[in-house]
Amino acid sequence: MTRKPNHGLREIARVAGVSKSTASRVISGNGYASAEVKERVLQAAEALHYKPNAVARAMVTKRTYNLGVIVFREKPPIVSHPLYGKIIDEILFASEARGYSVFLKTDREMSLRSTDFLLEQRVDGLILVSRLQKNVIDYVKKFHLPYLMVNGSTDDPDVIHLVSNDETGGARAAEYLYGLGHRQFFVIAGPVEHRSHSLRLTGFLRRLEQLGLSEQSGAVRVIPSPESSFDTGFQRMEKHFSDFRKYGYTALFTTNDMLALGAMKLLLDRGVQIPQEVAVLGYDDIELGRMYSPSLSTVTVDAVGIGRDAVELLDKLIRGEADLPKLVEYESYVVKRQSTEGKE
Amino acid sequence: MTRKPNHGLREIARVAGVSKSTASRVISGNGYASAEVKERVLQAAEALHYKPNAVARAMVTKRTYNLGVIVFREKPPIVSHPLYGKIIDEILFASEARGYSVFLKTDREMSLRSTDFLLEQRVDGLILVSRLQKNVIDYVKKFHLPYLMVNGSTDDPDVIHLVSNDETGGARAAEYLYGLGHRQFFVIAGPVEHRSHSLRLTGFLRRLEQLGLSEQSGAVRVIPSPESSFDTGFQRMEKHFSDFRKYGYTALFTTNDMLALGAMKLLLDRGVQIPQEVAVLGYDDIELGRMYSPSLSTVTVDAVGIGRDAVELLDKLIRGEADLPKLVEYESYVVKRQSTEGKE
DNA sequence: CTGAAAGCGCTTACAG
DNA sequence: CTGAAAGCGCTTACAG
Repeated sequence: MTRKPNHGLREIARVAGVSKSTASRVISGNGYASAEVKERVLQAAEALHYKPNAVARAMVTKRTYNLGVIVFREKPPIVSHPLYGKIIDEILFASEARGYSVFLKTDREMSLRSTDFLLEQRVDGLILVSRLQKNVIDYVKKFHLPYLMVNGSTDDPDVIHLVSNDETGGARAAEYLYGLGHRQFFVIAGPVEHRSHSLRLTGFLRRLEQLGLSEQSGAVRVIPSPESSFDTGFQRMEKHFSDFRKYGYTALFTTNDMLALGAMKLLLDRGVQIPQEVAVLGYDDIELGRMYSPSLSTVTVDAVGIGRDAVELLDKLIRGEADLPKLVEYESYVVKRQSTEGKE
Repeated sequence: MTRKPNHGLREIARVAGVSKSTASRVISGNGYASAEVKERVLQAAEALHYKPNAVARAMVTKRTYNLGVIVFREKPPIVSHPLYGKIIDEILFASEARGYSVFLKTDREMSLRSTDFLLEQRVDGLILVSRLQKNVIDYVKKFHLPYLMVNGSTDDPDVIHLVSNDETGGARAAEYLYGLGHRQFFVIAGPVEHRSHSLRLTGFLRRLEQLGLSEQSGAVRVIPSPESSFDTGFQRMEKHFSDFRKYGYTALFTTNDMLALGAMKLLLDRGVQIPQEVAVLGYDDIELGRMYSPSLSTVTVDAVGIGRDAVELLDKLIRGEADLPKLVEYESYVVKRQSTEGKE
């Protein structure tokens, strides 16, 4: 494809009657230039539709002002994932505000492919979203590139990560439902390998135990679920529906909203009254929940804070600031809606 | 921030005992090299953790293998927008498959800012998502950069755009509801400035007219809506609820799913039976719809096809292929679910 | 305040 | 098959 020749600095320097160095100084805003020269250069740039070449600049400054964001997920909803999407929106927004552009990559096979690409692109830093294997972290470390993790799990003490305080959130969920008078709990718990799911469950169960309710006593039934999707929630509920009704559980807690919505849909399809017969409480505070009928009560995840701070922290890392926290935790709060409290 | 010195080609050439030129040839895979030399170079690269510098390469080849995607939207849900998110997921996937990385930008003010950034980054091509002002198009044109538009509207005959066949989709919606026996239609129509909303409405009304039903005869009532969000759908329905019930409309069609969901939620909150009393039909086929209770009948938008083809077409444009279509249309089909047909 | 020169890390004709 | 050289479009000390 033939393109209109992109006039470079040399050309505008020629037109303005100055040297490349001087033209560079006024275009980049670094260094001195007399008002009169400045004027001439700017005019030439304007006239020639000059666009600075960021690639060339990056080559010499060793700074691209580009960030890489990689979302590790096996299944298709990636950017359009209701929670990750919110976080990514915020990352884009915060990056823009700080002058960074972002490369967005997804990785379905937890491979090193996307990471390699971004390394070659010489991004200034990396944001890794969702769970990821240790090999990815080790790989990134090897290249001494600033990076951090969002909403993922790792036992590597070196890596900076931003997460919700899921255990406390789980406890708040238990407390809230208990306060509403519930004593028989049904729980659908997402994959234990995933930090957030397992901590939410732990927090929930622990608090109930403090309140005198346990699995052993039959007051709590936990159904493990290998995935955390809507369909899985639906299927889990379908499979255990008769037990569910038989033992008179009055509250359903799930470790995320998608599971809750799936399970709730099954219940609604079967004509169960929510919340009159069963109260339902999710976790994540995704948009869908608010829109559902009945609207879904949930526990918040501060997607805005996480996205915003991820960029801020990474920026500090890039600029070489020391003493950055390794772990940033966000508080989770119960949002009361129709699925637990009825009509608003 | 001090980084481990990134060994360049020169260094690995030195270690392998060959010239930079030769090292370049084996690393890039372009040009000859004896098996023995190849071996030595590759080993040196391995040993020194060599990562080719894509920035330097781009500078000389004038090809970045980067694509820019800009989503023009005023309000926050951008990447996390249920329809755009799906399209973007697909764009990312298709780009990856063709060896492109993508810069994702959002633009809330319909400004030239994001476009400028990407121009400076020397992306190989641009995908513009959603409606956008003429000035943006004119601006991009000026720089002779390959670009195309997705899901937007323009009367500029030069610009390649990929859209749904919304008019036919609207007609199919009308036909479907009519076939179900409905004769009194209530319609909530999104912003007329937006191509898809206006065409869907046109197609819907036109088909009904052919079937003998019109606004004048009182068989169809159209409520215009300045926005196309869930909340707006809810509010529109709320405002017109008494009329809605009074005149016995049995079918509600909206020009997208979000409006449908909002309106449906209001109806459900008010105890209206769906679909027994009112059938509801949306448009877009977003995930939420299938998850809702009752699940929302809708008309499809081929997000997968649009995203995939956008990248394919742009790739062809970049490679200078001629005779590319200016307009690619995707068929829309009715998806029958509970909100029109009851329990599955 | 301004210019000449070197260099960022590659690729690509061109000789050999 | 391999190497020397030029050059991509900038920035940045360094002189002046």
